[in-house]
Amino acid sequence: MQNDQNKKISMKEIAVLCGVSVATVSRAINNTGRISDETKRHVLEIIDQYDYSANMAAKSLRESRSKSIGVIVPDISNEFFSKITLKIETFFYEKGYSVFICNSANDPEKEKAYFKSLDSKLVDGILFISGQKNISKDLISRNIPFVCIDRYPYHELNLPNVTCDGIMGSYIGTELLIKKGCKRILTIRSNTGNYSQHKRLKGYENALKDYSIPLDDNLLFSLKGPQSSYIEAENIIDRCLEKNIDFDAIFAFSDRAAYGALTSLKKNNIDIPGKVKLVGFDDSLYSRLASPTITTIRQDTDLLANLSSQLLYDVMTGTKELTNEQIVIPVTLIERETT
Amino acid sequence: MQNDQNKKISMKEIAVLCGVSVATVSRAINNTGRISDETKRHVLEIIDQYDYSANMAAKSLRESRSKSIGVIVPDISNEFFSKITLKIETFFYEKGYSVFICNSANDPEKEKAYFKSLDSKLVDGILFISGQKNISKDLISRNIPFVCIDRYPYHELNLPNVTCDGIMGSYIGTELLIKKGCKRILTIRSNTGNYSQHKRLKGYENALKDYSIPLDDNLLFSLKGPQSSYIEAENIIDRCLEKNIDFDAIFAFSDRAAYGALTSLKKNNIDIPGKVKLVGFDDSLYSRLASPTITTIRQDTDLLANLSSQLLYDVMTGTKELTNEQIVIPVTLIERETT
DNA sequence: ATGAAAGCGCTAACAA
DNA sequence: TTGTTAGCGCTTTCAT
Repeated sequence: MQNDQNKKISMKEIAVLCGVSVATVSRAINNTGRISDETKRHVLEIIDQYDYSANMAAKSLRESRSKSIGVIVPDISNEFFSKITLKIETFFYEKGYSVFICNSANDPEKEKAYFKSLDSKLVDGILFISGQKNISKDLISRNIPFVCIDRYPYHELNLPNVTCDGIMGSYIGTELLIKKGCKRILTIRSNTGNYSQHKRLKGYENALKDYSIPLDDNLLFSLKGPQSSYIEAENIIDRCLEKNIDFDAIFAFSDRAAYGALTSLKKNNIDIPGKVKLVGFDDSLYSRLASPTITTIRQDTDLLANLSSQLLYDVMTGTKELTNEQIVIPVTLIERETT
Repeated sequence: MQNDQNKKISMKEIAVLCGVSVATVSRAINNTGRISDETKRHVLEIIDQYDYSANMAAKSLRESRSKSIGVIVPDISNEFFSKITLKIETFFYEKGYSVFICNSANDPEKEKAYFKSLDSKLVDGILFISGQKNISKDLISRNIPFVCIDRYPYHELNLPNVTCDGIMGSYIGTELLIKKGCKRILTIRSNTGNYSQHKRLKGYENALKDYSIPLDDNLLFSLKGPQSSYIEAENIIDRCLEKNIDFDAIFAFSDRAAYGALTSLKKNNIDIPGKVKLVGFDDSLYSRLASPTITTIRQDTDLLANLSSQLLYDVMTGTKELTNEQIVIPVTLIERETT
């Protein structure tokens, strides 16, 4: 049954319809306390009949919680983030929460504005994938439960955090290349300077060291950022080939960059994996759809999203204390045609 | 400055701090009515100092609106939808609205549940990309402004709707193939039976008719759905080749299916575009990253999202009446290597 | 088991 | 220009 007014039917009206008080209706809905089975059944029947649903604004005002959370991501149109977002949404849907999607576009101002807005809307928690190195402390005004995903930007306070094992990822990628006989492994990393890119370089360095291969700074490249990352990566490899820089492998710390590198190699008729081997990072469409398909390091986005969601949920519901817990998820090597 | 309590500072407290009444504080914030410049300045200063932000639950309750909207999509991890979502988010962020992301997963029950939840949360509008052919009428209880995007599922009521020109898209794709000399054009469409897939078949038929090419039902294939669409498409073409079905082109009504078809053709060493030409639909990564790159029909997701957002916004703000307006956006042919 | 009533934080109508 | 106050729809304490 429908309510043709522009206004939802209220609890008070339901109460009148049932011949009971609003308190009783409330008790019937929320399974809270003393009410006879019969009254309850009757009330719920009427509620169903009139398609009543609570006014969450009123409920939130009263309870100081909103049954919704915020997810802040740098770029929702990026496969990596949209997959994480999907899992988060699914997790919280099942718990009865709605999720606000907040695209920061790597803009600190927008991040800040969103924190304020989410605060204002009384969200019960925030999942935060920051584009920034640091978050200013005053973002967190209320004590909103708060979990960082993938990046770990905040060093003043210790916040709970779930990441993929970037060091291990780049270690096993580098190790694979070394075991296949490569000695001069060129790297391409993003310019964002964020935590995960830093870790990826670390793993590369560790592997070289363990296998006694000297680190050559001339093989370390960074994307500058203004252009699309695969165009930039393509240009980098183009120039390396022009200058006859000696390398027998490329480890790009993102699949997009790997794809760009691959484009350059193909264009210059370099035999892959014969002459140059290639490894990417993420296991995104870029590595899967490329031809040849690109060997990559898979990050388990499902697990990442589920653990983060569960952690936040536990904190929100008081099941768990808010700690500075650091959860690190293992990564997997996916061997494909470029090695 | 920060508030260390778990509770936000309230307007009343701000009022006390300023030595004025809450009404005055409200007026200062909302630029509503009679207040002296000096008082206003002072109030805003204190507000800034204490980092006050309104309790939206209270505000929503009072004003019966929430400054937030809902976006219902079938699959946020799908590039097409995530690009649209990003643009919607950006549009509404600039207008001061937050957006709830609702992933229906093509599940009618979940769609319904989300409608109820959004209704409950007093969203000011809904953008709806349905997976369904029909929406049951009772989804819309309050008169929430409501715009359908891309699909047009609802035939009982006339709702405003923004779509890409699917008929034109498949027409120009088919026409291209015909002009390149193809006469036996195999099609692969999705099984979802949704409106856009239907239109795409229509455009194909129209083009054949205009060029006096007989329609052969044996060249019409549908994806069944359980498996990933590109695996299924690959299987379909595999079987066609086994059975020696005669065709000189494939028009897949999605890039994913086109990618699957391409995989089969390559595997079977069919010369592309020499022996068989291929066209996809969407201009997604699948067509751009494939090798050879796939000719496709580009849907302008930015325009789609912006027009829908603007339309919804105009209705929400009362700038525009809610009509059954049908906006159709032109599509573009992107020629690549498979033709 | 049920009802009456206070109050969550805000806006707006009315008074001063 | 500013203050007082009612009331938005709900939960919850306290009576009954």
